Amino acid sequence: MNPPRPNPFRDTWCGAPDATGAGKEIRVAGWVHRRRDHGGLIFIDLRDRSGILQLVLHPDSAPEAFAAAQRLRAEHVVSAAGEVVRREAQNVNPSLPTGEVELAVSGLAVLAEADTPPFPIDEEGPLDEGLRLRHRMLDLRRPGMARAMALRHEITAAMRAELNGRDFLEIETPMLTRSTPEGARDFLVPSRTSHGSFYALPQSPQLFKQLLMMAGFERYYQIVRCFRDEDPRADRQPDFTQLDVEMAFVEEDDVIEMMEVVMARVFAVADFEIAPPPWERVPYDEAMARYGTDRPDRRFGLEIVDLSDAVAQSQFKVFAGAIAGGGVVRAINVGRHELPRSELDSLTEAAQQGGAKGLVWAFVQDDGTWRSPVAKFLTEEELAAVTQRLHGKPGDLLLAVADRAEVAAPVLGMLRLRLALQLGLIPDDRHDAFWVVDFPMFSHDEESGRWDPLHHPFTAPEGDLDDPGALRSRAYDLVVDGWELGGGSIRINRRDVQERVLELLGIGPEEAQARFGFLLDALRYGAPPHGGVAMGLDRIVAVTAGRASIRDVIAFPKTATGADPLTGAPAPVGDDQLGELGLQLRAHRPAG
RNA sequence: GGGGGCGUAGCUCAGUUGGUUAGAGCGCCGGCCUGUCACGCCGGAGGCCGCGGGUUCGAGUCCCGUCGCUCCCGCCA
Repeated sequence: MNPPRPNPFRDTWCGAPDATGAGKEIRVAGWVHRRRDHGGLIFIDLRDRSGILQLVLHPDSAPEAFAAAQRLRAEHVVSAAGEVVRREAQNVNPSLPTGEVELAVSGLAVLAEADTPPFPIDEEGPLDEGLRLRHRMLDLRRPGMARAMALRHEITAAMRAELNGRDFLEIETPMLTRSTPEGARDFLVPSRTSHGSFYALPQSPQLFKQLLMMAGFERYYQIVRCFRDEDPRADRQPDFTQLDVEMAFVEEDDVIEMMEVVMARVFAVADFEIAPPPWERVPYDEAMARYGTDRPDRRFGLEIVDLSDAVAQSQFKVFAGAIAGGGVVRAINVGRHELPRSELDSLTEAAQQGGAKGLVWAFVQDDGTWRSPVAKFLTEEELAAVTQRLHGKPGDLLLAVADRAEVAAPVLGMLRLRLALQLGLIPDDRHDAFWVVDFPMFSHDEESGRWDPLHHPFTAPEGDLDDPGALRSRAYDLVVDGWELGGGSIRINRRDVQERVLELLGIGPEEAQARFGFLLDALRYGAPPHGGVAMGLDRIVAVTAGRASIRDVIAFPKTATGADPLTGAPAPVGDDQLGELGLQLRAHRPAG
């Protein structure tokens, strides 16, 4: 860090002094991290953003400063002047970057006192998250959180540096805009000037960045806040940040390779060890078949194996029946783990909650036979075939699901992940990045009979538009360690194709014109082929920082219920405020 | 909207089968201490057991409701 401009508070960072500075008179300022009062000698660990410096106070050489130090408490804010002195060899603290020296304080000024904090700042132990969020400024003082925020900055800085160097323009798009269909629920902002009308906060700048391509900017990016009014999760917040990128005259390879360059740089600044690009591209169907999810964690095995042909002729009705009904029998080999019956029951219950009718479990025994409730229904040959297909060895636990493929795959994917977490099978020192490609364009909603976009309705399709079920989309997702870090696509740049896709989604010409007229019109005036990607910044920082929740890398996040304990948002507003907006509540709830 | 977990001192937690006066570590306060760096030693204060109701002779413990935090499903790039 550059030294601070000298002023009455300080001229040096706490983290800066080392043996080469011995003898120098310096002044530092910060918070009292810890105090060790030996009666006739006081040590203060002083903390600022740069690190920690030990102050030492002697009663003889600086009686006034010593007296002031006796009254210091944790988190008091002080400025201290003195001489940098080398520590005696036996007093060096190797775990502190400044541990070879200390500041022999001659003058001490208390700039602000602090109440005892509601939780320790100098420890990283577990804390109630509501408490942390209520006192977020204290939580952010904790070194781990401070590091996470600094890492977040380093990552956005790297993104900007890389893209700036590649002729991208950073362009802002509106926050108050119009509802567009990304699929999620919109946050709405009532209009004061037009009662009954609403702005929507953007779920992403999707349409604006496409318009920027049509405007001829060719290479755009933005680190931008997006809003989706859906229930939060560990990896989801109602407002979140993404790196939004769009490029003109490109195909998939152009976008993917560009993003690989950016992300490799991001991983490098984050000291996140991962294989250099190019990263593997895995077809969606293969990801679903092998892992039961489109964002698998591939750092461990337990891959899903299809057993359908091996058991199609079985006398075991659960297996044969599922296959006869157009379904599949699939399984994973959990390995040599002696799970108790209660745990097997709990897995079965989880499988049923996932929509499966049941779960077949079996332990391979020394002679190759099974210890399993269903062993007696299978012939010796079937049993051997299944065991071999799963590479089963004595002691291995096999889990099978017989159902429609759309049920069996995700259920086994869920069990695979759950068991890996439970059994500690996921290495945290190894990382894995790959792209998922060849997505279906639409999924078919059984109930409504409608087609839904898997990505969004502006994604370019590939294939025969008259056969929606077989259409692929020109989309791609980047998956790292089981996190979907981002995704994008080549967009539709032809009006007729866009209209056709909207029609397949049940959006007729009139509605299309009303909602996306501006986009459809723009497509009339020379829209270049274009595509882009959006990377979830919060997730990128969380995964590289080794954090389980994106809340830990957001300065002021919302809770799992979408509230902010710090400000009390969301909060009721008065009738006068509502009146200006032409609004009236249907029922008043007493304000908290 | 649904399911699971948690809620006891400022913090992190323990609390047996429902049984007398609810505990520990850290922190805090006071005293002692000149080389600590999780300083040490001695002493002390600190509790609406989330909240409301119920069962019971008796509830931190059991039941119902409710609120908060969290994980997951639904939902959602």
